[in-house]
Amino acid sequence: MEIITDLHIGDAKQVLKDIPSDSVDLIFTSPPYADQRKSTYGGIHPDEYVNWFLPITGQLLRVLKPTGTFVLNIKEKVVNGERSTYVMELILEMRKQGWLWTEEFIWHKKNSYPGKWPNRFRDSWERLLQFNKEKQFNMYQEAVMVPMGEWAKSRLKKLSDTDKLRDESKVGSGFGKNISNWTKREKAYPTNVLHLATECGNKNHSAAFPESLPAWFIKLFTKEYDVVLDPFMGSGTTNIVAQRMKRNSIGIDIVPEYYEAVKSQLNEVQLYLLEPKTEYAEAKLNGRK
Amino acid sequence: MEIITDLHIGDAKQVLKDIPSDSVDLIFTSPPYADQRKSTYGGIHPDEYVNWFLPITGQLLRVLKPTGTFVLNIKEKVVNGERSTYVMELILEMRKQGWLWTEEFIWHKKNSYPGKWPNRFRDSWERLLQFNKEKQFNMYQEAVMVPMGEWAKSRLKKLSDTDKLRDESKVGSGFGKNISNWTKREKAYPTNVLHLATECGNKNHSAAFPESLPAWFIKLFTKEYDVVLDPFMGSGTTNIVAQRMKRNSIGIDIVPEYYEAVKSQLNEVQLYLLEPKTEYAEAKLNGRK
DNA sequence: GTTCCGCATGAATCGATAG
DNA sequence: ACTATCGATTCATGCGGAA
Repeated sequence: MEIITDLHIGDAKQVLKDIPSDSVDLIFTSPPYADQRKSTYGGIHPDEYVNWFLPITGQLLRVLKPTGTFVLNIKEKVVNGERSTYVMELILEMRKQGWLWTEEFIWHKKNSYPGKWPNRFRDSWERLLQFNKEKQFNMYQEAVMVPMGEWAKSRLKKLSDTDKLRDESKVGSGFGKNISNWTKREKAYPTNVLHLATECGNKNHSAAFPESLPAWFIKLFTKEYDVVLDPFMGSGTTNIVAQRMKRNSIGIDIVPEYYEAVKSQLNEVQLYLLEPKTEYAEAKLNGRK
Repeated sequence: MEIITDLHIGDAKQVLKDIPSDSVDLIFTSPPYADQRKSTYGGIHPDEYVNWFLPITGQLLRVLKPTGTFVLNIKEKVVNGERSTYVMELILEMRKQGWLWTEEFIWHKKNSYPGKWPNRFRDSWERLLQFNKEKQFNMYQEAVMVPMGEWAKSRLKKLSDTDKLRDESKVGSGFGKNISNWTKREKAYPTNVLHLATECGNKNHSAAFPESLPAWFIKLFTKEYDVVLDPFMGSGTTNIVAQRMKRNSIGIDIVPEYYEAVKSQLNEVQLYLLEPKTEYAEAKLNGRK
């Protein structure tokens, strides 16, 4: 089956109107922060931010499948020595719009931007707000499990009688599930704190977030051939990662240069995929070592 | 000079009225969370939480020095599959009251409560909201730079292996590149993310937060002989740490048993301080190894 | 005196059951 | 319908006893 990556140039609010209702499995985006990126987006004043964003979230609510998820990467900036409140106001307004605010993940940026101020430390975290349409949504937790802590090694060496008993009782009618339970014990479910480094020495275009960030949420909230949407595509990280992971995706950006840049990157990948020697393509798909 | 630790039994809203205006350098507290700790505090319904807390923050605003800081440890609970919004509403209301919302620190709890749910991962972070009266406030950044290497070192060292493993696994299946190096991190300036584990060991009285949490903020926002206030004393961690660090402190709690327990602990420490052999006292002061 | 291993214990959350 | 209670689930940590 072919993966379609559908890119659009234009204002998100307008372009979204052409997307059918209940058609998207995951929306992952990092919108222009208030008063940031003046050169590219014209800058939105913090006071106007909520009013500017709400019509877009209204459209996003429409295009998302009932089982889908909206992950919003955002952080309030400091204005006049104080943290702005527009993110909190946005959450409250989106709930009135019909969104459920399911969870707030924290992205802990290990190598945050350097600097020193007299009354403030470096800001090394961002919000990843999870919104849903319904209480029941698709979540593939197994896809993002992580190795357990050190202590697990000793435990696995010699598994106690209680563990054996527990596993057997769990199995019940199942057969051969013992082994899966065993191997599962080596991995644990993650928490709502993500611990990733920002990609610094990257290519020409600097992405707002590292590829592992959308990759994590794509794994968690979609399966292959699902549809991923990023209404503020930027350098296209979400779409490029989605394509590599065999997810269809839609990208929207108002800046034509971004469109071209992303498109060329996508073509590049697709070319590799068509090559008979797929060694490099495989590497790309699986992540470079 | 003698350190005074002034403990009160009673409702915070009432007791605070007896404290003079502009007299406290740091307020560090962890109020009972909504619908939590019913047995001891009766539990406050999420819908009533803001109205319950606002009169208290009003008093806190009065007693705090213009150069002082209020650090509030709080986290919203899940209600009906959604995160509650009372913390956000509280911030908005406190700003109307006159508070400046200067910063939000994240406390990353390594050992969060276990459990598995179909729609949610374990919650492993809490908010540490920093409020101020004025834009200019006292902040002793150097004080936390030294201890950062001290107390965080042992813990981070211990955790590093696991974290490395986890990060690599994330990266391997994802597309990230940069693996953090912890040696650099030890020398780095602190950020607004704190990386501590909860103390779950049985030490007669279980505290809501580890001692290193108030210790960090006491170092950051006060100097010796300053006044620290905790209007929800609980097991008295804030006051005990304050006394060890040679800060005067005020503690308020409505539960008489807590008053007695904290008082006995304080005497204990003072005894050790008076002993000629100060080895144990020193260990206490510097935090156990 | 080290090191290792077993064990209890958390500011949790969901779904089912009961009034 | 709406609220209160209960059992099941799960994992990092530090303490104490043992090798």
